[in-house]
Amino acid sequence: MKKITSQQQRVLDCIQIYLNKTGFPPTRANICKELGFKSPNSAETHLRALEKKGFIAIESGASRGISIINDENSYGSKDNYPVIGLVAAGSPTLAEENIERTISCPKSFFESKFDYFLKVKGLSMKDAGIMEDDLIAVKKTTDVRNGDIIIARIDDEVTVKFFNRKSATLVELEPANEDFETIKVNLEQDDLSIEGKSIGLLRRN
Amino acid sequence: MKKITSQQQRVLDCIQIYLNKTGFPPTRANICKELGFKSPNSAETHLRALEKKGFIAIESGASRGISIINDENSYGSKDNYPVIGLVAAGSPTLAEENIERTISCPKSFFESKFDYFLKVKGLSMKDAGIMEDDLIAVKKTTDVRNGDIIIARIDDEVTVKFFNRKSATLVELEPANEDFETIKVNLEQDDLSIEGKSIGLLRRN
DNA sequence: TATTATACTGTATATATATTCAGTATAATT
DNA sequence: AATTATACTGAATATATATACAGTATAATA
Repeated sequence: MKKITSQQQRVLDCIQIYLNKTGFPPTRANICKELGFKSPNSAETHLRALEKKGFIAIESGASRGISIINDENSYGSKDNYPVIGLVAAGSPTLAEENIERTISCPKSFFESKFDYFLKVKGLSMKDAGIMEDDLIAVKKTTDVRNGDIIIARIDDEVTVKFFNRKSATLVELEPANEDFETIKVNLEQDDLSIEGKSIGLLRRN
Repeated sequence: MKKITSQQQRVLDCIQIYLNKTGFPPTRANICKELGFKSPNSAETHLRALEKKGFIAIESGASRGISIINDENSYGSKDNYPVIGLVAAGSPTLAEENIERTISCPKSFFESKFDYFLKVKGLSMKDAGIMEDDLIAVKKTTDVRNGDIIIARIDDEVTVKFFNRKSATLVELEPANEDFETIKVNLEQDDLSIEGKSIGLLRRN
């Protein structure tokens, strides 16, 4: 994050205060009124500078299209986590276009950091207490151990299962539901890509 | 707060999702695009209805001047919620001295407000996806309906079960585990006090 | 020394947006 | 039976707003 000038800080503060007060971002004219500028272009140039430095994002053409970009790792800070839909079978999945919404949640909410929420389809993990439409907090990693609940992709299909490495070439993906069968992956033949693992769960009744 | 229709709920959800995604409220046209309306007036009338019912506020003349009115000052504000341990049998419970810790979490984290987290002991609700040590978000209320997951106290023992009112005098508390038996409460004889109901769940692996 | 960033005023304008008006139709109240 | 609320389409319009363009001036940078 680049340096910010005092005037740019005033403009940034003004945006935040306006947001807290009204629930929506200010117009250029609003900023001018708040800070005493006489030309809307004064606000405009400050906004462009803030955008260039990465403090805000500006949606081109949209009125009040200003959004404040949260700084990364400030302790106790909140962040917006995307909720990604898990399509049951043969699916694109985990792509940006599958973001249904975002959830604001403290960064230290689960024991370790995570990257997104995955909305569960199906009941293949029901005996592990994972039900339809539950939101799994997923940490992107390939460092998984036996017994971990992992999010894996096999042939463009995404699935949530227990990870169980049987041998150097055999990995079993075990469901937690006797109606489903264990998926045996021979690493020499089949393609297994591990998206990450579950580090928590959120359910909203 | 007055009643809301399903379409009005869709519009309200749309506003919240748009806010989460972009950081600023939608225009009438945005709402139309999201929900498939063909006239901006469709959005307009829904917005006016939502305003009249007190769900949103509309700043006259301002573009994107929509703000969602939350019961409290919940948007963006965090709060600390106590985690209370549920002791399996014969117990004081739910008293202040049973607070194990607190969890910082946004007020608007679950669909409705809640009062504390209850740490679950036992597996009597496992088929409902509630496992040992899960944290149930509990809303203190006595307004419960059949099918709700409730937190009840019978003779100083606290339990989590499905609520099922059979008749004026009979309430059944049903577990979600065939190894457990339904608790039948005769309201004329036994004392049943309803602590609240579950409105969400949090699991930290 | 030339260039770029900062920090403004002032004017102009295309367009993004709220908002009104005119309809149609069904369901819920009174 | 009359009224009100819900749920829309479609068109029109005043205005709210982003944004470009033309300047002025100072400080920082290369």
